[in-house]
Amino acid sequence: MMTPEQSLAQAQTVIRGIIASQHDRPSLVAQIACEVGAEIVEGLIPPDHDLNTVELARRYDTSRTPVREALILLENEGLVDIAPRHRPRGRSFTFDEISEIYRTRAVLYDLMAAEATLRIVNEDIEVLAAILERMRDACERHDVVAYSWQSVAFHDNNTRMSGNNTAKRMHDSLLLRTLMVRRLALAQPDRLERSLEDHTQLLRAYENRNPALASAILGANHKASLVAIEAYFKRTGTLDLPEDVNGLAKAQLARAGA
Amino acid sequence: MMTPEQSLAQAQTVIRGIIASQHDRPSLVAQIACEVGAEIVEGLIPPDHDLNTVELARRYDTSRTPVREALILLENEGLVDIAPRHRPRGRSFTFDEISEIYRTRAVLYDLMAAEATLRIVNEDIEVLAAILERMRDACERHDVVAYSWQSVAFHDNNTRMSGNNTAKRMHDSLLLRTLMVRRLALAQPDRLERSLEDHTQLLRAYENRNPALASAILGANHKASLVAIEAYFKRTGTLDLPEDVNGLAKAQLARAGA
DNA sequence: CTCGCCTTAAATGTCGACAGAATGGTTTCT
DNA sequence: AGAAACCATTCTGTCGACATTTAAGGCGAG
Repeated sequence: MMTPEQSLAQAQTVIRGIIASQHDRPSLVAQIACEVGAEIVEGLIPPDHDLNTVELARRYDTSRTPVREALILLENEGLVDIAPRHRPRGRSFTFDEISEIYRTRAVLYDLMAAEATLRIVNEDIEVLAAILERMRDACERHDVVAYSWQSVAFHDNNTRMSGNNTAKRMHDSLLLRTLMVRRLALAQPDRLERSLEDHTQLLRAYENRNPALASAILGANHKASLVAIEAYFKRTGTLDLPEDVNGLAKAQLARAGA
Repeated sequence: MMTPEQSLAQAQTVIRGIIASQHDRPSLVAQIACEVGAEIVEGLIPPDHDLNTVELARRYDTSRTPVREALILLENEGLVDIAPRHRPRGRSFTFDEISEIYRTRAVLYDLMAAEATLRIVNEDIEVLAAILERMRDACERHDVVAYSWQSVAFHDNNTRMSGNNTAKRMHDSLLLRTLMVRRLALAQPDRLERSLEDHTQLLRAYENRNPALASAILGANHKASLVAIEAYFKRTGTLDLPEDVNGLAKAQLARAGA
């Protein structure tokens, strides 16, 4: 089973890939953005939580300037809310916003899938197949966290194959915002198996170079995810992560102390 | 005929609406971002031109910190390129990038048009009709600049009517990047008339609450624009604005001196 | 005359400081 | 007791400064 620490590290890697994709900045601000962003995505920093620059600067042992810029980067990814003259806050999403994001992400993905179908080569399919195997493995172990990260890797490769960097950049930004609720959906009964099935069929659609089929599968998958999230929201009245986050919070404190 | 100064002011307004949309920051950094962004969009600052923070700070009579943050905002809109340890530069686009942007923008617009069709009320249609009248007026006067700004207003209202702020935000960002080449397309023979016709039909599709028709019209319009841009690119070998920018450069100098 | 090195000038990333605004707690008034 | 006003504290936005790095220009070699 994937540990919270592994998941956090994975989140950092993914965020680094998105934020510092253009130029490989090993810069201070990129590092801060990755770490803080990962903690937001992992729920270590709960929605609406204060992210004041003084505290963060202390924590990273820097001045407030790089912290400020890192938070601006995260604001542009939709993870942080910066109101003028107020403290930056971890952003919280209403269900309607999540719904918007899913619909928007769906059309972007659809475009990229169509474009990918035209360019995809057998090696690309092998890469996807390898990731799919790991997804299947995680599914059998019922490891939702591991599955979700493999799923992210699958989508990352898939969208890269489209060659449309503009669309990929926007899609990745939207993906980041939904990482938090993604597991909520996958943790619902049968969702893991269904998702795996969808991805398997998607790969087959690519093998057959069938964009219409790929599009239909993706559309169905997005819709099913959203339905699962809506059900969760209607049932619990919130989209925040449940309290098993506590274990993670301890890890955070351990890190802060070190 | 719309003067360069009017066009510049319009560009500032539009950029302000996009950047400072969330929270109305009357802040220094928003102001700098709007002004600099407008000059980039208007071609006063040519592609690949240096945008060093010292000079900008002098020009706006501030320190480098707000300038830096303004440039980060513009980088996120795709108007500026910031390589670490190098001077920020006005971003230049290859034709392939422009093509990506158009395709991506098309699917986003398509989504919003579909969602708008479901929510649109008669008052919305009246608003669009009023803008369309102004477009017709500009078309008859062959005022490409005025037409293009009215067209932006049309799209702005149209996308707002979708109610999908997430998609709108991304679409607007892409729109910003294409403002520069937009006029290139509209200045081609018959493009103004064709565009007007497309918009007229689009409005009719909304009146009839016909999302399929709206989608088809939009797709055709985007494609035609891209074809016009491609033709221009193939003919001239560049996407930079032609030399009638000189008049604008003078205006810039006048402003800088004042 | 051109190419490449080296020096000089200028710009970047980061810092600590400060005025003014927001936050949170306490006191006062009803 | 509850609400409102007040005050102290904390944080934000902005500034000028400094070390390090990049860009520019001059100088010499080929």
